[in-house]
Amino acid sequence: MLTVSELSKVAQATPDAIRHYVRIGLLTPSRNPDNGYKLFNGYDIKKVKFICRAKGLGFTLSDIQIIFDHSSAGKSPCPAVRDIIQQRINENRDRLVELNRLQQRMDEALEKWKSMPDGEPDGNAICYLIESTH
Amino acid sequence: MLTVSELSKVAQATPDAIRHYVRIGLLTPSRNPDNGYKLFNGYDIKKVKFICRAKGLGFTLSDIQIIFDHSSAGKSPCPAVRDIIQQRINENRDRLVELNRLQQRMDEALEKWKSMPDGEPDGNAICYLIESTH
DNA sequence: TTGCTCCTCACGTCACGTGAGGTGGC
DNA sequence: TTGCTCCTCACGTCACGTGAGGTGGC
Repeated sequence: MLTVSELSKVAQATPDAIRHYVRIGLLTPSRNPDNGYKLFNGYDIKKVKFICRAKGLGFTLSDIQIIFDHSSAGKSPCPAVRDIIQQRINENRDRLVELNRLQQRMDEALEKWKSMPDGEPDGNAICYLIESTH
Repeated sequence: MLTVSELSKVAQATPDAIRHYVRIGLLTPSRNPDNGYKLFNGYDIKKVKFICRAKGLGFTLSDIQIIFDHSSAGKSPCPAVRDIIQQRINENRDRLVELNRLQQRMDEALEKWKSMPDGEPDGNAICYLIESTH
């Protein structure tokens, strides 16, 4: 049986992350009756490693909870996993498009601003650099 | 003088966004003494439009507060504005790199999983699709 | 009375990080 | 006693969105 810090070292996560997973029910450690310390077993090591890997593939903790639920109910999580990652792929594609556009707007703005002098507040404009963009 | 909903229409923001800007101090409307309703003036229209434009260039509300503070203190916000956008550009570049990598990992995983059969829980793996990735 | 707008809390979002205040074993 | 780890709240992050419960003017 492992404590929070022992598990965090074995499973490559921070102690706070481990505590967070307990708080939201992803992990359900037993307790040391003497002091109330959380006690984790070998399966918890597996679960934390699984969480890290799934997060690296874009799954949210809520997604991971769903996978755990399927698994502990004896059902194959595989179909749900394919559906979820497809959603996350679509979301991420959209976000990438947005962030690429943002990057362009920022680059253009800064480039333009480099050749513009500082404006003193004249009661008319808040910041004419920004207000000059379109 | 305008109410929340009037301002939201003129300035192209939601009423909730307007209320949020008031809550965090970006806007400081006067009040109708009869009913306590917020009352905005022409400068507030300008400020909300400014907020929308600055957000579109990657500035956070906190950044915008700084710009407002400079402006109302009679100092030119322009040097700070150039510094801030440079930071935001760097941050966004890093995020884009990360999200592009994530997209690759996701695409590869899904492609691989398409040719893999569903696994039934065997008490050994939580989800072998995910555990098969590296 | 109905319908619309306004008001102020205050919680939820996402995945933790960070105090605050206290305990247990060496 | 000191130092380390553990504990449980509970708030902060970012920019709002969303009820809950109530008011004001037509």
